[in-house]
Amino acid sequence: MAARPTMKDVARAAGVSLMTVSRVVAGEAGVAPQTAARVEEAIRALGYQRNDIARNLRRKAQDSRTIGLVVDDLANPFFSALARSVEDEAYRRGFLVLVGSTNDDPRRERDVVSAFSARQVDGLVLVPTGGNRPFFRAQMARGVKVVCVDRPATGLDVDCVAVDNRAGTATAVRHLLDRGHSRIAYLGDRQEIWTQRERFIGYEQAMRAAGLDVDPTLVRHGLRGVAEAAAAISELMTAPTPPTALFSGNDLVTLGAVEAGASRRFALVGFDDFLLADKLDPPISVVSQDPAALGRTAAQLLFGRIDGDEASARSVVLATRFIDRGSGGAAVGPPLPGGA
Amino acid sequence: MAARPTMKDVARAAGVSLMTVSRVVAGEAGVAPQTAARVEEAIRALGYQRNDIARNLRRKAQDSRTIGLVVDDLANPFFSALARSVEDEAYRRGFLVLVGSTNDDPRRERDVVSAFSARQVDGLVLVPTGGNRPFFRAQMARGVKVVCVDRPATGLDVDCVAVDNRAGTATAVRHLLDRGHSRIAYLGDRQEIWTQRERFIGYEQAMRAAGLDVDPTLVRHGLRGVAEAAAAISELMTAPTPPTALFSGNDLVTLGAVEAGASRRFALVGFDDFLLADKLDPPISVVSQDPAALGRTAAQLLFGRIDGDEASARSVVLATRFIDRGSGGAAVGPPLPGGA
DNA sequence: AACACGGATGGTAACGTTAACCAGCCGAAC
DNA sequence: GTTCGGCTGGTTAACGTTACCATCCGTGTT
Repeated sequence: MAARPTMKDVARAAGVSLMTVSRVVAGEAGVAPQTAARVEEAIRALGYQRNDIARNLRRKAQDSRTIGLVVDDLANPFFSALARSVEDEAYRRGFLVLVGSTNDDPRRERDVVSAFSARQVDGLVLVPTGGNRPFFRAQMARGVKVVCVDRPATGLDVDCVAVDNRAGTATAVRHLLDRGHSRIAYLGDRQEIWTQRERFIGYEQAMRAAGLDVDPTLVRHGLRGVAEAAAAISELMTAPTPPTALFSGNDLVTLGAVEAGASRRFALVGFDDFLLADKLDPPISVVSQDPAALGRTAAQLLFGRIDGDEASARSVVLATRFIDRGSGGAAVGPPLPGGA
Repeated sequence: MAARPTMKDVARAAGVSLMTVSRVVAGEAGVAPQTAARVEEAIRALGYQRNDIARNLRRKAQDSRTIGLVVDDLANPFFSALARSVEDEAYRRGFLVLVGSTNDDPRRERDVVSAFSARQVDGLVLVPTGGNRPFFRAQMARGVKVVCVDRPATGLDVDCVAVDNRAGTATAVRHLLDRGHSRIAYLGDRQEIWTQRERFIGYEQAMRAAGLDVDPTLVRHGLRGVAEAAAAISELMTAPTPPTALFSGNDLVTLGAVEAGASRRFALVGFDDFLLADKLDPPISVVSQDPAALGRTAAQLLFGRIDGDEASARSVVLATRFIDRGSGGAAVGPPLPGGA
C-alpha cells in the first residue's frame, strides 16, 4: 500500500510510453494536448508525484536544490530567528533546508555536515564550532559551497557574515566607563567560541584605552547557559571587593545576571538584545544585533555562490546597535566649566 | 573541480571492481583485509564520500532516513524549542530533518509538504494550518507517515500530540474568578487556529460554570503578533466599561498586553509561559506547556510509525501547568467564620 | 585424482528518472 | 506520387548505487 506509483505505472495507465509521461510532468513542449490530458488524468487517478531524488540523480545539472543549515542550537531564539530568515530565502528560490544543531560540539558538527553532504546538499549556511577545518576543506573541494554566519571559520577560505563584536563590546564598555565605573566585570561563554573571544578583546581594549588594567578576579569565562551564569554572578557579587558594573558576553549570561538580581545592584550591559529587556526593572541596555539580517545575508551570499559566483571570499560585517535603556547607570554630566 | 568522485573512480584507483568498493564502503564482510585496505587508501586519496541519494534510490528498503518538520513559524521560540527536540530525536536515530515554516498559510504548507514528499521523506511532524485535508490523505496513501503536534488535523486519521487547551484555559479563568473578577476579557489569535478555538471554549465554559455570561465587547479574536495585540488591548482599556481582568490566548498576545502596560492596571493571565515572565513587574501568571516535550513525543510517535507501528491513530494529551506568579490579583481569603 | 565447498571478487540488472537520439506520420509543396 | 519537414512519441543509455548471481581459486575430503 505504501508503494508509490512511478512514471512507469502512469505510462501503463495512460497507454503511452514512460518518456511521454516524463515530458508531461516536466511541462515540456512537444506533447499533443489530448495525450497530455490522458496522462494528467492517469496522474490524478494514481496519485502520482514525481520522485525528485531520482530526478536530481539523473539531471544534467546535478544540483539537489537543497541547502544545509547548521547552527549551535536551534532552540536558542537568536539562531531560530536566523534559521527562519535562511528558510525564507530558500523557499523563495524553491530550495529545501536541512537543519542540524551542533551543540557547539565539533563531533556532532562533523556528523551533521557529513550526512548533509552525503545527501548532496548544494551548500551550507554554517555557524562553525571551530573544529573540523580539514574536513570542511574536503567538502568544499567536493563542490559544497559554504558560508559562515555569526562566526568566521578562521583558516577556511569562505564567505562570512558577522557583526563587529569588538567594536560593539567596546562601545558598551565605554558606556559604563563614561558613567564613572572602573571596576567592570566581564562574564562570558567559552573562549573557544570566536564571538566570545572577540567580545573579550573588545572589553580589554576599551579598558586599556581608558588607562585601566583588567582585573582577572573580575573575569569569568566558560559560562554555559543561564544557571551557570547566575551562579557565577552571585559569587562575584558577594566577593570581598565586588565590581560596580558588569558586561555580559551573550544573551544567556545577561539573563543569568538578571536572574541573580545583578541589574538591581550593579550597572549591567549585555551583548545581544532579548525579548522584554525593555520591560525589566531596570530596563537592560544592550548591544543589539539582527539575527534575521545575518541569516538573510548569509543565505543570499550562499545562493550567489550556488549560482556560480566564483569571486574570492567575501566578509560582510553588519552593524551592531547600542540600545541605552538605563541599566548602565545615570549619565555623568560633563565637567563644569572651570570645574573640580 | 566540483566533480565528486564516485565508486567507479575509487575502483579504478584501487584496481578493483566497483562491487568491491561498494562492499568496503558498506562495511560488508567478505573482502580480504588487504584489498579493503587498498580501497580505503583510494577512498582517502580521492576524498570519496558515498552518495546517499543514489544509495537510497537503489536500496531494497526504500527509506530516505529523512523526516520533514513543518511548523507555523520557526522563529517563534515555542516552535523552535519544539523543533530542536524533534531534531535531537532524529539525530539519535541517524535521520535528517527538513524544516519548513507555513506562516499559517495553507498554500505554503502545501508547497512545503509537497516538496518534502517529492524528496521521499519517510514521515512528517506537522503543525497543521487547518487546510489541505485531501492533500494530506493522498500523501499518507503514498506511505508518508504523519504525526500532528500542538494541533490535531480534524478529519485526518493521524497521531496527534497536544495539550488540553480547554482545561488549561479554564483553570486560568477560574483563577481570575476566584480572585473576585467577573469582567474578564478574552484576547486571542485567529479562530481558524485550533488551539485558539479550544482556549476560547475553555474560557466560555469557565465563565458559564461560574454563572456568568460572556460579554462580546470583552472578546477580541484574530490578533496576529505583539503589536496588534497591544493595540487591541489599549483600546479595550480605555473603553467606557473596561474589564478588570484579561486572559490572553497565546504568548504573543500576552507580550502585547505587557507592552500595553495592561498588567500594571488589570489582572492578567496568559496561555504559554515565556522567558522573563517571572521578572516582570508584576510577574505574569501563565498556563505553561512544554514545547520540547511536545516535539519529543511527536517524534517518538513518528519513528514508531516509521518502524512499522500500524496501530490505529493515537492521541496524546500532555499536561499544562498553571504557574501563579501573582498577576491574577491577590487571593481572596476564605470567608471569616461567622463572617459577613 | 576427482570433487565439493567456501571465501573472495566480478558482472549485470535494476531503482526512477532524464538526455539524446531516432522513427513514424501527416500534410504541404514540387 | 514522391520528397521534405515538423510534430509526436518511442528507444536506449545513463546518473551512482546495491541485489543477486556467476566465477575463480585454494583447500580439504574421499
